[in-house]
Amino acid sequence: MPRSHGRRAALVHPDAGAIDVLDVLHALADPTRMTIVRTLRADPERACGTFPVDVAPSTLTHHFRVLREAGVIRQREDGNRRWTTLRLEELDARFPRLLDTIVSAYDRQADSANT
Amino acid sequence: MPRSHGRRAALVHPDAGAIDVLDVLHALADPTRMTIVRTLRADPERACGTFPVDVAPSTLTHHFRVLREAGVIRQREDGNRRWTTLRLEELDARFPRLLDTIVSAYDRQADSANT
DNA sequence: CTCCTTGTTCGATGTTCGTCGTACAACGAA
DNA sequence: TTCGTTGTACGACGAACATCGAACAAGGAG
Repeated sequence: MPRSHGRRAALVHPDAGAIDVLDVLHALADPTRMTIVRTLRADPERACGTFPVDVAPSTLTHHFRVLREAGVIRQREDGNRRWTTLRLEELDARFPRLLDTIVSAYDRQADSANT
Repeated sequence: MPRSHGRRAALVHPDAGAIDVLDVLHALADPTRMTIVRTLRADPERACGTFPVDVAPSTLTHHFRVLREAGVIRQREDGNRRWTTLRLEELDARFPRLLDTIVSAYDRQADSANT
C-alpha cells in the first residue's frame, strides 16, 4: 500500500443559499475559468476533457474545484467521466442576473478585441 | 538626501475602452474593496481617509491602487487630499449593468446575513 | 486479464496578494 | 518656519494562487 489516497473524494457543492458573491467573483476572475463558464453557457453539459482550454489536466481539475466550491458549477460522476453543468438557476435565484451580466460583459470585451 | 523617492507619482487611470472585465472582477472580489465601492455608490465623492474600513493607511492606499488600475474608481488630487469617485458611467458604457448588478448582489447577500 | 482513457491527488515551484510598519512627501495652519 | 494632517512609497512577511509532472485510481473495451 504505497499511498493513502483512499477513494475518490466526494464532490462537495455549497448550498445555493450559502454561495458567496465574492467567491463567485474570484472564481470568474481568471481567463481559464471564464472560458469554462462561457463554454457551459453554450453547451448545457460537458465532460471535463472537452473544454477548449490549454492547460495540463491537473490544472484543469484545480479550476473545476474552484468553480465548484464557489457554487458556479455542479459536477456529477458517471462511470469514468465527470459531467459538468452551470448552476445557473440557483445562482440566479440568489443573485439575479449576476452570471449573465458578467459573462455578457466578457463576451462584449472579446468581441471588441476582435476588431 | 537619504532616499530617491522623487515626487508624487502621477495617478494613472486606464482608458475607458481598455478596462478589462477580469481586472474589474478581481478588484471587486475583496471585502475591503467592495466596501469602498459600496460606500462610493452612496456618496459620490469622498476623501481617502473617510471610508469605513479597518485597515492600515498603507493597506488602504494599496486597495485604491487596485481599484484605480482596474478602472473602477477615479482619483483626483486636491491639495493634501485625494478625492475618489466611481467611474460608473464609463464602466456602464463598456459593460452595461455590470457594476450595479455585482454590488446589488453583495447588498442582497449582506441583507440575508443580517437575519 | 491487459491496456487505454479519464480525471484525480500529491508535492513542488514561482508568482501574486493582503497586510503591516517605517519613512517620507506635500499641503495647510499657526 | 514649525507643526499637524493626509496619504504615499518601500520593503518585508506569510498566505493563497496558477501551474506543472508524476503517480495513481476507476472504469470500459478488447
